[in-house]
Amino acid sequence: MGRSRAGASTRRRVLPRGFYERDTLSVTADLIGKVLVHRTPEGVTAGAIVEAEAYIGESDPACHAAPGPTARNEPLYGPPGVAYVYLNYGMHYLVNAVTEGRGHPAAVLIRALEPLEGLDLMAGRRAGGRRAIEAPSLCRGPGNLTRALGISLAQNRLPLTAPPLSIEDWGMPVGDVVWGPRIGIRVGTDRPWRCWVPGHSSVSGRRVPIDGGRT
DNA sequence: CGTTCGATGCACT
DNA sequence: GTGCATCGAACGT
Repeated sequence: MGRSRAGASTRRRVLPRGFYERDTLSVTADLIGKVLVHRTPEGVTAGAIVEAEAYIGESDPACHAAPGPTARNEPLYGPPGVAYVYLNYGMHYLVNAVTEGRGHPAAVLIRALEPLEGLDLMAGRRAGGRRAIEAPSLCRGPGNLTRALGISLAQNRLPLTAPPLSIEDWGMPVGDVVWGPRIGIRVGTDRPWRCWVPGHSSVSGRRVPIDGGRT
C-alpha cells in the first residue's frame, strides 16, 4: 500500500446507488465536494462539484419531467444514480444525476466543477482558437464542464456508480454551502434549489453575493 | 463595469 | 414552428 499523496485522504469511494435514492435537495447538498470523474481513452478528467441545482418532479415547471413522460426525459423516470444528459440550445450538453426513483422523476444538474485531474486534456477539449482558458474557468458552467470532461449524449443513461463515468468521494474538505434561486431558466425561478460553494472561483453566474467584492 | 444578441439542434406543441 | 436548465463576443455607459 503506497500512501501516495500527502495531506488529503487517498481513499476514493464511488457513491453507491443508495446515495441518490433520497430526497433530491439532500442529494444536491451532499454532492457538493464530491468528484465527477470521466475515464476515456484520451485520459482521465475529474473535478469537484461546487455548484448544482435540483429539478424535482412533474410539478416543478423547470424540470424536464413537467410535461410528463416523453422520449427525452425517460431517464428521469428510471432508477436513481444514472446520468441524464441532454443537448441544450443546440450546442451544449448538460449532465444530471437522476435521484429519488420509484416513479418520482427528479435530478440534480451539475453546474460547475473545480478541476482536479486532467487539466491539460480539459484545456484541449475546451480550446476553440481563442486565448488560453484559466484553470478555474475550465469547468465553470454546465455546458463548459461537459465539454471539458468529454460528456455528450453517448453518456446518457450511464450509471454513475461505476466507470467510465462516476461520482466519487475523494475526501475533499467541504465547508459551508449556500442556497439561492436557480439560474438560466424562464420558469420556476422562485424555488431556491441552487446550491454552491460561496466565493468559489469556479462557480458560474455572479459569484460575489452581496457584500461587494474588493480589490 | 453593464446589457444584448447570435449560434445551433432538436424535443415538443 | 417555437423555445430552450448556455456561452461568449460585441457593444453601450
